[in-house]
Amino acid sequence: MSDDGQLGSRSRDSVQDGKVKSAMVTIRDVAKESGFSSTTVSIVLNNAPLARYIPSATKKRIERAAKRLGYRPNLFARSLRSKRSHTVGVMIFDMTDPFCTLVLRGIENTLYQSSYLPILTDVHNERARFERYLEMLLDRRVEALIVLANWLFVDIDVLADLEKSSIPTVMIGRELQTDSVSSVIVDNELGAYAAVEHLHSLGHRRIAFIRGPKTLADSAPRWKGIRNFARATDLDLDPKLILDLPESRDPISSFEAGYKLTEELIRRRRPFTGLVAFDDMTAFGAIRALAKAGMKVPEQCSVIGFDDVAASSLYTPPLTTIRQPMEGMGNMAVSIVVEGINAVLDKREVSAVHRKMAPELAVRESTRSLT
Amino acid sequence: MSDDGQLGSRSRDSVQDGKVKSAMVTIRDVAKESGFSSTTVSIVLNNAPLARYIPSATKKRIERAAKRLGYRPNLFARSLRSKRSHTVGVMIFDMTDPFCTLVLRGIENTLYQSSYLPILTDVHNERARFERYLEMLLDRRVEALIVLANWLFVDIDVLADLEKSSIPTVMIGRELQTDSVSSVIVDNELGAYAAVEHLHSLGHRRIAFIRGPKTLADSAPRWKGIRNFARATDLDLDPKLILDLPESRDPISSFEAGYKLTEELIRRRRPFTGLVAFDDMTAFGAIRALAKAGMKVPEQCSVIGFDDVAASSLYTPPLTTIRQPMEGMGNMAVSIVVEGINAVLDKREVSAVHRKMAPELAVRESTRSLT
DNA sequence: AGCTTGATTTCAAGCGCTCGCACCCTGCTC
DNA sequence: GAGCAGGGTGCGAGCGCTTGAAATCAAGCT
Repeated sequence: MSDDGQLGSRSRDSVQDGKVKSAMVTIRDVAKESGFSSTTVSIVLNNAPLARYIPSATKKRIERAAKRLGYRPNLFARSLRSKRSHTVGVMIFDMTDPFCTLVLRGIENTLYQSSYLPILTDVHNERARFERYLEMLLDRRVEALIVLANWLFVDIDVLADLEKSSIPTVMIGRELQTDSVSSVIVDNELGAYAAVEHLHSLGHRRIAFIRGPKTLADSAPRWKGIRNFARATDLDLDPKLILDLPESRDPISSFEAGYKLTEELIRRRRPFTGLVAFDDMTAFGAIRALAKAGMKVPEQCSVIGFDDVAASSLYTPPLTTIRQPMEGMGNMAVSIVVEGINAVLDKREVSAVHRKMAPELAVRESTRSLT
Repeated sequence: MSDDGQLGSRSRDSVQDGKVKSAMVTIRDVAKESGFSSTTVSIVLNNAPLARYIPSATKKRIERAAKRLGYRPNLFARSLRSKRSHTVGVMIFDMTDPFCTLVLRGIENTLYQSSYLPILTDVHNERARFERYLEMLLDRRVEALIVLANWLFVDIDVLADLEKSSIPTVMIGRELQTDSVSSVIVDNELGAYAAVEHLHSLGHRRIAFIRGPKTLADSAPRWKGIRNFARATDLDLDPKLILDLPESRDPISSFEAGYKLTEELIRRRRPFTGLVAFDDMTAFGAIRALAKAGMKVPEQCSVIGFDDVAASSLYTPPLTTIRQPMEGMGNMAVSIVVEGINAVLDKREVSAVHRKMAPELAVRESTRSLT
């Protein structure tokens, strides 16, 4: 690239006592410049415990020398010696899931506050890829692992792999009871409860349900929430109005599936005025199917989703849904692992933390009261 | 965490000739075990140039020894010595822009092939954050930089900052003519041309336009493409039907703005049967405004967007739009920087590459021929 | 026999940093 | 005046790896 030139505000090379010194300024240069040993420089610049004993005059001189020379510590050397990478591994099972974006934003933001940097990997829901990436991350000595298992069909061994990594690990989107891996999830049961409750409060009684794929972790608790509500209010759950999404590795697929299942629902000629979809994608598919069949949403049928992905508020009609606090979940995950890292550093024991975060009903225009 | 236990398939510690050896297996252990020097081990395990001279019998023995001990090279040490990080910095100006997801997927995927790992940063469209992150990435000696400047109002100094980083750098989404920073963009002019052309070919003649914010890089070329088409076909561009998005730091804001501007358009009582939106978000906003005003899309008005974000195909109606090959752009960006890295490694000179990728018309259901 | 050649392997010097272990003061106690 | 406490600083040993230079050895050549 530009091999020289007169730019150099970052002073790449500098001529000094006759010979060209390379761009790299080491701690020893700072030592020489400031008149102290590199030990002292290290202590001061890292604000290590021993820095308490160092008079501020000394500190000042060292800091000024460092700045004057434009000293930047070599992180490779630092890491080699200190065995720390200041890096966190983030493994996502499928980045294209719109659910991920905000979680990622949350992770990034909180990590930024703590001066860690994320290494991002996307497992594409493939076991081999998961393993390769996990190995790569461990080789790089990431200090913690955040796993976004949003849409995960992978066998339980994943968990086993993670457990033996022996660094603080948190899994987002999958409930765990392990004592070695933390978890952050939304309270699916509560959320689903709130969803039916909302429709019910609008007067809907004949409600259709599209449940999640059986093998997906979120499916069961959401259904449980619905059953809870039904039991509590004597709402009738008509088996003819309950359908399940098929398994698929692709999170977007639930759109297509939602569409197909809703067509099926309509075909059954069992009237319904409300529909609780497993997630927003499914809801979008359902809305399209309803529109195609000439049933206007929300006039003739109310639809509620789950997640509140970015597209939901932009949809026509804007989708009523159960919001997962995605950004908050990202923040939470980081807090947990950072706490874990600190615990490891001062050799404290911490056991895994399991957080279940409260969802929130976002009422928009895809639901309306039965008139 | 789990401080011991009988797991240990990864053999964390092993007792040998009486004393506990720590989990860390070094190259010297492999040397001892295989009966060769660590130099030879290094050469073999890295398949360095000199490995040509090493008989395969030796290689075998070393490799087996390494496997037997479960040797994993310490990347800190490797990096310190070799000055390589096998890491690429990715800077995104705003992750929440739905445009980013697929580009990121493309980047990740191609990086994976080349065994680089991405460090992800999200600049939040803030100058200070950009600078801090850039510094952090350079401190970590990332070997290249990929900047996703999708929605970028930041001053030109960003470019200057990047130029002096002196590592291979590519900017996605911003046309450049520099010789030090590469770029990958979609051919906006062509895309916009194709958009009007599509409406025109469907018989639309009174077409409204919502242009991008003046300060956004994409705005001008897209408009140029439209003017080109208008000139070529004598299409009349009615100034009353042309509106500009306001500036905003938030990419999602164009939804809201699209909505407002379309209302304004309707208020003007200047009839139009087609609308070319600056991007998909704007189109979504426009569709909602039209729907609210009782104008059905596409029956009474065709709408076309630009980008083809994930939500477009899920929309009601599915949005006709100009697809940016986002994943391909990500791949391309990685190819460019990887080539750049290789060039630096063998001290070749490479100058910046500027790629303009072809967009693609995605016809869906928000446009229809004028009957 | 002496020398070149090329294949195979090793030596040893760090890369730049941190940290355990002294060391050296100064002031004070006994 | 020897001993001691503790603040302030420096020495030097690596962390585990790669690499240029050099050693070793067998074979080939004159």
